Amino acid sequence: MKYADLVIDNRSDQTDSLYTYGFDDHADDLNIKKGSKVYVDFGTGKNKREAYVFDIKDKPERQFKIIRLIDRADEHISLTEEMVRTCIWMKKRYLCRYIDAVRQFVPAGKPLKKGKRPSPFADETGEEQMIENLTEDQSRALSAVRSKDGHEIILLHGVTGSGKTELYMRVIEDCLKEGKSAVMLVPEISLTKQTIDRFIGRFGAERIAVLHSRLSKGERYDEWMRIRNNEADIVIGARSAVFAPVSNAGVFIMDEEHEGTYKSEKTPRYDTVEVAVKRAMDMDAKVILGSATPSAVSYQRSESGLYRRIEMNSRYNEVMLPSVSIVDMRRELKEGNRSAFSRELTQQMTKTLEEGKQVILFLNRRGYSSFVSCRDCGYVISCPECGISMTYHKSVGRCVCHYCGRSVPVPAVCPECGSRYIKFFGTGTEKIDEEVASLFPGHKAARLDMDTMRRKGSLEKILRDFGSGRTRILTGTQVVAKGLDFRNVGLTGIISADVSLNIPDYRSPERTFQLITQAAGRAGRGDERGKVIIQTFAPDNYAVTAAAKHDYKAFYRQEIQFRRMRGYPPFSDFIQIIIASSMEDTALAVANEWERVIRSHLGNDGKNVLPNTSMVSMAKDGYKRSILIKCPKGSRKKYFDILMQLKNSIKGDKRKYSVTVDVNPYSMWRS
DNA sequence: AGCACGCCGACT
DNA sequence: GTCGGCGTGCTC
Repeated sequence: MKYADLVIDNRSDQTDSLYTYGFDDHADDLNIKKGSKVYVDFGTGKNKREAYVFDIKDKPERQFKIIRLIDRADEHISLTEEMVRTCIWMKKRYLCRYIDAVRQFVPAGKPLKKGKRPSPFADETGEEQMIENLTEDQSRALSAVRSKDGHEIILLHGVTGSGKTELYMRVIEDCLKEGKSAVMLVPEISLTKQTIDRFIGRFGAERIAVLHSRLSKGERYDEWMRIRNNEADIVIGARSAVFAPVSNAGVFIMDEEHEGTYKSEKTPRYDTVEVAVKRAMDMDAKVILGSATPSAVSYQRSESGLYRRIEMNSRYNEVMLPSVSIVDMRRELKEGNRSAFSRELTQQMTKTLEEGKQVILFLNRRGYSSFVSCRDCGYVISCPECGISMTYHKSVGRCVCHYCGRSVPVPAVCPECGSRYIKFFGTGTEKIDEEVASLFPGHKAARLDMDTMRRKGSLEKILRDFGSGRTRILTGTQVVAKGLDFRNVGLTGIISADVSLNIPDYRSPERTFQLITQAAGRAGRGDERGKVIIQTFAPDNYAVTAAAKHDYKAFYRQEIQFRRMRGYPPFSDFIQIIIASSMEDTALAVANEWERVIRSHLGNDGKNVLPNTSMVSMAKDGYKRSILIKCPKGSRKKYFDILMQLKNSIKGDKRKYSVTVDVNPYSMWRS
């Protein structure tokens, strides 16, 4: 008889520990190893429960009243030992349950019934790729990557158009030659169809697996199996693909490593970079983080020597970077121009259109007006559930909450004071698009944002019309800044750099720099040099000025100084604790207790606990409170031990509430 | 999370 | 009498 410590597939804090079961290690119909998926009786339940073997031992840890036996093992699904180790690490790092971590690794569904499709992309052949000659930069970067064997983390800082994808493919080729697999992560699968086609053209569809959240459960299962059985050795996917069941990967590549989509917003709230690094270390694989605008955290690590930095500074076809001018909107206002379009932007748009070229306008805010407010008492229409101000959408004639999607009609009179003086403030893409139509009636305009993308196939149509030149002016949010590659764009106008700059988050300058750089990269991709206009009320802000000069290092120097001074990441981790309960007083009481206990445990570091002043009421999960803790670099263990202990104490608490921990949350709004 | 136990009110 | 509501407590 041998003994196995199991994680039971029971989504409860109460049962989040290892349970010891026995099994006959001589039975030849029962193949149980570390990582095996098994079925067992648990508690009083009469159905067999799914469980995963996390450890195997000759003797049980301690004496139990009874030790039950493992019923059977699942012959299809199992974890590798590396996955088990990564799950244990995730529980500690993200304070999640074992089972939350395990579920990232195993497919939920059943196989697709029949017609074993090799891949969801099997019907596509892709373009047979010519093997390109590498530029000098690319070959230098490639030999740099090759110069060291085994695990290391490389930050690939390559300007837009320097040919990072070709480099990725070469590195993957190297891996395949060594009989290893490769994982290639992209921020958003929907915008990377071209990339996938390129990979299929180069490597063939049979050996590529694509993983992302929009696959059906069956498709996901089949792709998972192809990887687990080593039929596919290249995995392309969004963040969840970092958990791909590869057993011998040579490289984990993360394209656009700075993108926020790499941070999970639901339990377990993992950071894809961290998981990739953890897994790669275990497999002795490389991690390549690619970006034209690396996060300050990553760049700092490349300065400190934790990452090795490789740079690619020249653009592929030697096209000059666009010329950028900053327009001071304070001055526009002073001189009587109250519109969202500065005189320079209007002039340049006219000129560009006359030359037969196209214009992209970027504004990081959808809707028509950003908020609706009463002029008499100042009341702002906000979401009854989320407490966040609502955005007016003219097309539907309602105020929409951008947090939860609820909408309400625009009230005729102020619900607070009864005044009829309700006004719209701020500008979104919907309004810009409308104003473009009246300013440039002779030119066809279109809008691209989450609202216009919602209709299926509309993204393709909008892009096709712009690509063919049917539309001359394209107004949009982030999506237009991302990967669009159109040759005839002469001008990019950034309507307001202030939108991202004024979000109350320490990463606002970083995001602004990234957005401007990306948006600017849309201009002048053909033969001629493009032009970019940045409109802002903060023309001297370092994120704006550095982006205008295409100077990443200038931005980084200022940014890291600011982070160091304030003790923000990478000099600390932010830990957000969300306490939710259906009872308002329970949420409050628990939050206060946690705050007090954490403070007292931290002693002199108690100042790093920010008070839980906020209450966000949510419809689904009741009342939420959050505690924010700044954990200085080097103190991680101390802080996490305290939190771990507190989380364990929940098990004995009779009150009904839940506690979620988010390490370095993507958004830190606390209204 | 499940599932059983157990103690109360409402109905054949 | 007994069916069923959901509070309570436990799971190797």
